[in-house]
Amino acid sequence: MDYNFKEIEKRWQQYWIDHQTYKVTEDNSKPKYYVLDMFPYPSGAGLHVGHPLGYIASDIYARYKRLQGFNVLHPMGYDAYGLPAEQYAIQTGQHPAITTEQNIQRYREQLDKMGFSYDWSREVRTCDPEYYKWTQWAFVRMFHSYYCNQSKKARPIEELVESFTQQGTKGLDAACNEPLEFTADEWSRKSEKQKQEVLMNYRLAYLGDTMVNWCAELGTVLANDEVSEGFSIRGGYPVVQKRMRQWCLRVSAYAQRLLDGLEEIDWSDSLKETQRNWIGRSEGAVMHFATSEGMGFDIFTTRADTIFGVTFMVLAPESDLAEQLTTDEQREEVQEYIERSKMKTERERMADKSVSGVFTGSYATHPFTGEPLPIWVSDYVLAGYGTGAIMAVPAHDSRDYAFAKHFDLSIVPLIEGCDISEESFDAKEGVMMNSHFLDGMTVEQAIPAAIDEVEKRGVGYRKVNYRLRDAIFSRQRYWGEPFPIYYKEGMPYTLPENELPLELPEVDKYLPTETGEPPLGRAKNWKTMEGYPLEMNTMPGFAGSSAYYLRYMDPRNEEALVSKEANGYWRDVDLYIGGTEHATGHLIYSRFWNKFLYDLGVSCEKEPFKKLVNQGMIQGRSNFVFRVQGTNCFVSYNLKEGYDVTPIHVDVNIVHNDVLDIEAFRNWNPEYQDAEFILENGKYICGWAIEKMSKSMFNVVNPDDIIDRYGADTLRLYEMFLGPLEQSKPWDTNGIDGVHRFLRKTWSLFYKGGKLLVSDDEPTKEELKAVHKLIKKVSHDIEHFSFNTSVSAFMICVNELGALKCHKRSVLSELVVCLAPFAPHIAEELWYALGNQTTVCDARWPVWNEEFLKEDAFPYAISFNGKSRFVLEFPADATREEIEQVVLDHENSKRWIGDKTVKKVIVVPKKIVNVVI
RNA sequence: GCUCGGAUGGUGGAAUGGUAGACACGCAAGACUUAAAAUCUUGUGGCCAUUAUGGCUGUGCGGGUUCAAGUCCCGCUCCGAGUACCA
Repeated sequence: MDYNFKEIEKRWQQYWIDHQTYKVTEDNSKPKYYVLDMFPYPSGAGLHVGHPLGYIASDIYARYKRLQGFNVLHPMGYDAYGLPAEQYAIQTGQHPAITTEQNIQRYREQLDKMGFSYDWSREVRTCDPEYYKWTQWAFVRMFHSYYCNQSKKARPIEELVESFTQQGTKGLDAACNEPLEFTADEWSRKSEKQKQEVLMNYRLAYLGDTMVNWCAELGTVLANDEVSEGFSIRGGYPVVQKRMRQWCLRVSAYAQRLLDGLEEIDWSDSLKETQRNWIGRSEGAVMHFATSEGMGFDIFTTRADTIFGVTFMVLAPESDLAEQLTTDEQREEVQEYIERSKMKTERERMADKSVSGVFTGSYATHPFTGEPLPIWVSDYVLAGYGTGAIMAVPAHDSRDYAFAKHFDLSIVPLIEGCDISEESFDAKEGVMMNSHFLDGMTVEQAIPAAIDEVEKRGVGYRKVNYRLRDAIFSRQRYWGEPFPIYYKEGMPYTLPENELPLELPEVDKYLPTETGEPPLGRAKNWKTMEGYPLEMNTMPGFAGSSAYYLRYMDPRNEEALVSKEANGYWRDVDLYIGGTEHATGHLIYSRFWNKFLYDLGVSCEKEPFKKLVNQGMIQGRSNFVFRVQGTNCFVSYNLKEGYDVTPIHVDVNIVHNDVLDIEAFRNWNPEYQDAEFILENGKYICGWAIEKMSKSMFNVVNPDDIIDRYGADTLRLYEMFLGPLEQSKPWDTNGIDGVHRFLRKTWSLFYKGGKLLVSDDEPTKEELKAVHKLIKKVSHDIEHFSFNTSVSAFMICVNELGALKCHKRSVLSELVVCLAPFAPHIAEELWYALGNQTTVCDARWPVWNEEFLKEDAFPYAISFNGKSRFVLEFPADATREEIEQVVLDHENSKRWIGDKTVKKVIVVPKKIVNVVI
């Protein structure tokens, strides 16, 4: 009986389904462990060989933990709402639910073939009403919450109403869009609508006028993390800034907690750093600058120490201040400039590094010297950060410097000895000058001293600013969660919780309506709330993925997102595996979402993902053929010098080890039917390059094909063997034979010619050593996610046992259990062959015994002055003195020592004897 | 510009400061075979030797610490990823 992976894998996959092997329930007698993959968006293209990398790693870890006796939660589901299905629907009229369902089927088929140990009874789909009921529920709760800065947590909005009724805004410290002030009396006199407007200023889910990323091609707004360099991440369409009224989540209220939380989680430094940058905490001061009309405005600065170097002020074109402060003489020019910058896309604005701006005609007063400072408008100041206005210190800020040089504004240096003839001096170091009371201080001392003075004079205050902005939460799209919101007199109200879920209605087309409303405006017979209209926007992609890890704990609960019991048992994700692309999107939003639910008492942990591992990307390895210019003749890679050739991408599936399958190539494309070839050694060798894995490069490798050819166990092992998990690496099918060969060798330890070889003889010392070396190495490697070296360890062990002709049950049992997380199908089969009646999943992870690993004699490298010369063997228990003596008496040593004197002999335990001469 | 990674044979990659190149691919030679494939055995960083348990050299570049450096420290070069008018 040969290693028939096809039959084995099919049979055990069926066994696992029939016996519900991987179903888990809460079990207080066992410690829990939660291993989670970032759930996939089921795209129409199916999985390629790069997708399962993280899933394989997490499956190995989950199986390992299970063998160690943990109760392991290892679920899977689908992030099923998304743009591609909707774009496809617009083109074809096909309902996105149908394409999504088909894609999910396809994904499931592919995933099942890989032998993952998911508990599919816990599957969730974000587009399932039973699931999104809880997405809507959380939104409703956010709507009815505000953030109290004193208690640093979300509180019910009713408490705020109560406080307004009692004392107005007195003593209020809450996160808001703009600070408001009114008395209890004024509050009570407000109309219902006015009260709602005030509350909107504080809600955690609020309707706000903000600058949004508008993507005309997609017909919707996008969050910051959905835009890269002025283009939408999905589709790559241009994005422009636009002021619109949109649903927002007050993520910014949680900025400090999101920052602090990073300290207590086990994520990579680079990912934490990315999040820190995204949150962008900066300490500084807000300062008030009065204008000539007796008005004024605030600016934010981190460099309060440079206050005496301010020579002008700059406003963002989008800022309301720009129009307010413009004098009549300048109005036309300023208006024109503002219009012009509005027209620019984000992309153009970034690409255009040239200096532009226009003078408003008005002046601000320097808060210390009283000097007039001209106020300019320029697009290098952003409306969205700080207050949308800056004090310009050209000597010590490169952007202000460029602006000052361009418009010939004065530049005052403030640091002794700095050279500002060519560029500004931006470093926060040196000794202050030209700065009155700050003169002689270092920058480090001057910053707090300046702020102290600012506060003393009442012209400003200390302020911590965050770059993190509120998440824009509406999409003018069809395929997403509807908002459980209706409008009464123009103000939004939530649907009662017992009416959830508000299901997504059918529409005749997936395009906006003729009047420009989102596609939901087309819904006929959609339920209404007492005749009031419903919100027509839908929620963004990250809505459904923000709390899915909680839902897996208790996926069929109809009363709550997750029960107290289930949440109390599973608590948080112990290991989360996924790509870095979610660093500033999903991983921020779900941390925020969890913290909100923590404030509500729904989630019992402050951080959702205790440990996070980012698997690297698997790139494609493209193959090329070289067509001789103007002919249908192709020249082999090493002969192409001397020909004028055009490299052409060729499907990697008709190339094996860079050798082209010529027949397959002829059939691949009618164009090549009569192609001729210039061969080397009778073969056509292709060129290659590392590129992104994509259809257009013909380098997509489908896991189904690999499984068909080698089996899932080989694919699993090979993906791990490819290199370190966290590193990006190209897929290269060359080499997979080695891993497959290893499995066949393992098989041959059990069977020869269809006969089972297993015996019950006592294992020898060598055999025990071989297998215990493996147990130790693999245990250690799995803990450190070093799966590639584990695979090597298996190969060494099997080679050793093969050489020893070891077919002993006790030794092979331990080998099989170690192999089970990596190659579960063959492990099951061999476990059964060993006479076990249960599945290998019920086995226990073996523990190595150091006794078996001890050496009788140990080789020491003998080196002179650090250069190794030869090797001597000593008994394992040899003392340092004995070793020294033998070394000094040894003939070879005399050769090296000669007539020189020995200064020192250093015996490094178990490794080296170094003789210093 | 800033932040974080990385640089080791023909290739992917191993090395708690302690015999660099594990393991695998590829390549070469041999065995089996009418032949090929598959399989097995041996060799494989480079240079020089080969009458052998031989010599020299070697982890991007330049310094340093150490008995000992791929590994630690300082200064560069190059590559990759992320991020950016963030005041």
